Amino acid sequence: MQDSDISPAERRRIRVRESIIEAAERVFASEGEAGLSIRRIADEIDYSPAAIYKYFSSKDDLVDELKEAFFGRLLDEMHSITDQEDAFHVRARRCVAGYVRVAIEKPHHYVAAFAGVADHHPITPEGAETFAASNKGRAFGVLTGMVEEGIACGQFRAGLNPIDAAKSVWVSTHGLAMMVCHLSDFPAMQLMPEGMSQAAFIEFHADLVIRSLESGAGRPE
Amino acid sequence: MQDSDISPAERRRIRVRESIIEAAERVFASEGEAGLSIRRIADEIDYSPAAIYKYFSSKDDLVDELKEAFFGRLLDEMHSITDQEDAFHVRARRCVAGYVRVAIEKPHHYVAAFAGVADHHPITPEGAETFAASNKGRAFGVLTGMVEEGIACGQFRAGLNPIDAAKSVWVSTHGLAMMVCHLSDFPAMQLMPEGMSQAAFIEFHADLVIRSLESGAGRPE
DNA sequence: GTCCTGAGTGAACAGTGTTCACTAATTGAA
DNA sequence: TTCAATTAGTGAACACTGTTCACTCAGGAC
Repeated sequence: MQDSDISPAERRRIRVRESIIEAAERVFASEGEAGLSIRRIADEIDYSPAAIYKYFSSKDDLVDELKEAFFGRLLDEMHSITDQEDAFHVRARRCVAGYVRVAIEKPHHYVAAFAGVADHHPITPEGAETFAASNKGRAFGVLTGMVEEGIACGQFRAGLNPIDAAKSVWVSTHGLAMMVCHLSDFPAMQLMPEGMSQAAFIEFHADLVIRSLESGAGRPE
Repeated sequence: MQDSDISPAERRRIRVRESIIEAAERVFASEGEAGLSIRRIADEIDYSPAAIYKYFSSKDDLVDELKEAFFGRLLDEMHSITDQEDAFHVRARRCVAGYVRVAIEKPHHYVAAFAGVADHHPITPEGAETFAASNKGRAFGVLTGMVEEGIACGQFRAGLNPIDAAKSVWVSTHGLAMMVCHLSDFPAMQLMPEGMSQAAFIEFHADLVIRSLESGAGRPE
């Protein structure tokens, strides 16, 4: 094993680095970015605040790593669904519902990943590559693939542009994930007696999202 | 006029209060919550930071007022659409597209309104009333009304629960608004050469959202 | 054994929201 | 007009934030 390739010093460094992200993850998951401070992490791992900066160039840098790891887990979940051998219309709905379910397991991660407003600088080609190489981008890629399959197998209306259709699916899914993370901002969600349970609503919404792409006739069910 | 009802002191107080929210709005709109500090506002209006607290109990309090005013403008826009006498399927689509358009005019306001993660305390009845009385809640009410009309006039599938259907529409619309505010986080949006323009995509998505509720046959066009 | 790299630190800087004792001015009453 | 009371506005502080920097000291290389 290549564990013996690296020196004890390096091994130690890796261990400390991991203890940092572990502590950060713990705090971030339960209290979000607001509760996460460099000094708090330092306390948690019994180091000085300045020590963190030997491992991460900034707090944003650290938090970005937490987010990327989260989207990695989300991507895994997506793959575990698309790898199944169910009928397409089942898999498609599960993709949407699964995405939402993973997102709301770590609401702080998910919401934080979409917290700021982007500067409107023109988008560069390497920016596109960076996106495609990120777990967020890969998750979008899974969705795109799904839509392409749907068009190819005739489940979805022909003539749909896969990219735009996938964007629409992603956007609708994202909206639901965001909403349930905010629950109490939208008491309508829980309060209306006529409303269904959260889990049922997720299925309901996933169905509507996929349904909007389906060709009018011939949908199994 | 009742302007003479109030004393000069009160009039002065109102003027100062408005100069605060005006300065805050200016900074917030262009730089978001990150660029908005109490000291910055104080500088803009040539007062001391402590003075702000004679008018607002906290920064959150001030920002909440900015957000509520924004949702007021959004609500107006929604009403100006629903008041039109176009065919239902046109109005419905315009509702979704209009919501998104207003949201991305003030991206910082919109994103900030959905930035945090809600504590999962059980939702109280008065919480529901507060929501219903807020401009955010009223905007949701417009959407609900729209869906009810769609079901009543047979444009939407019968058997749909208006509340859940409206939630689904809102969620899909919200997702798009959020996405376009984040643009550069999603280069896929602008980069894919096959993708349509942002304005076209908004229409496209609005169509899909409404389409998902429509009864299979009989949709005009 | 010496030298050197670099992990870890304490103290500081510039910034944040917020509070509080205080001044000064405006107001309503005598 | 004078006096008392209210209150708008302030400067300084507190407790926090991310970040930097000169510094110490332990571990590994020769």
